[in-house]
Amino acid sequence: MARYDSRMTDTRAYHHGDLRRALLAAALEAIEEVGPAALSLRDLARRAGVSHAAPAHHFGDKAGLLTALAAQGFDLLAQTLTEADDDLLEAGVAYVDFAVTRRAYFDVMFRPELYRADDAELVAARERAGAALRSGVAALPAGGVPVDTGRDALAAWSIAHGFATLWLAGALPDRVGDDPREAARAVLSRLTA
Amino acid sequence: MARYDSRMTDTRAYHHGDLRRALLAAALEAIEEVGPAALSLRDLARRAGVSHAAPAHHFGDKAGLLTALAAQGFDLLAQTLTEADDDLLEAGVAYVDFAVTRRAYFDVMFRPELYRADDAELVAARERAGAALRSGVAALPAGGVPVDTGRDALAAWSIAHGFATLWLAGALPDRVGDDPREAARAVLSRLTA
DNA sequence: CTGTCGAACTTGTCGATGACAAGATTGCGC
DNA sequence: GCGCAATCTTGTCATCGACAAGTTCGACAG
Repeated sequence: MARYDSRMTDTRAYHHGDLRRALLAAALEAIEEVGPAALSLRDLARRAGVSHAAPAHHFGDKAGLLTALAAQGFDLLAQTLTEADDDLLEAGVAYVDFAVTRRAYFDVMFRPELYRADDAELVAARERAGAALRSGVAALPAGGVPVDTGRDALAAWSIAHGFATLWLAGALPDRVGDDPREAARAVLSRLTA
Repeated sequence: MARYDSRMTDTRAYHHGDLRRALLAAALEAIEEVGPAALSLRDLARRAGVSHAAPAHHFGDKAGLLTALAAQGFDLLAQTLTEADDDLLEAGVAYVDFAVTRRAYFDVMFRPELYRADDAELVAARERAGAALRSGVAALPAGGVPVDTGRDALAAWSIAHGFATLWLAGALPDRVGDDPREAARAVLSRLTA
């Protein structure tokens, strides 16, 4: 599908270059600045130095571009979760860290009204992330308490997701500090204790 | 500040009526349909039967309208939480229920990039909701475990907020069913157990 | 080497939107 | 009744997403 050249973020060579990549990179920047809803395809085109209609050729419409971003995001999240897989607490911390450090992806991924949630590539990527999540919970230490894996997975996902979104929304009180990993560890450990 | 007439959602009497109220009601409808980001002031004006520039007179701009909605939402949430205050689990269930049944409010409240988060009325309302939240946690059953109120409050808030947002995003697996209260109770009880 | 074909990109346009300016209407206080 | 200020309207502009039609360029066949 996509044609990957050797060099990544080449800014020249747009006429016959990797515009698709450049647009996605520009979209990440723009989303960090104004959020996914206020994203403007024409602004991306300007950032990439192409005409205002060029983005439509690669993504169809704005939803198409955000669909590609969301799919990429779910893949990155799956990868992140897999790396910290054997420790549920660390997987939760990694989840929060992903949300904060790759905010643009995260902001799009859980806003399905902005993209095509039934896109095949996206569904596959989301499923990979879900599998990574579940396998993290399955590898629980499992003390004396009987483990209800389904419920525990939802609880773990909920608390990590909730902390991440509250952090991103700036809704948390100042005293949580400015290190999301540390703050997340303190809160998430309430569940695993 | 606001002039509250006796009748509430009067649809006639726009020229000199309660346009402000009618616009907020229309906004709630529109947000349920298309989300807060795709909200159009001109659409609200059409729904209320007034000219396209009328909304600006009451709210300044779109952010002004959403600020008013968010403030109202935090007040409603504070009220909801206060009612179920002595039981942490039920407060969590009420939080999720609020998010689902008053989705339009909830969708705006935690998206501060859409409104003016430093608005005085809004800050006050948000503080009331925060106080209600904290007092719910302070009234914990407090079994043998030593209670860290701050951490526990964040954990409780996170898990309820996370479950609510995942539910609204349609990200949860089908097997959680279609009753948010029941599903929330099952998951949240993982924390209080 | 050359011609053709299709992908990549451009130019032009339309309807909708948010914001602003300026004017009209209405009811309230004096 | 009379003026004033809040409320609402009309008009306009820049910007945006989407679409249509045209242009450029490279790959590939012969």
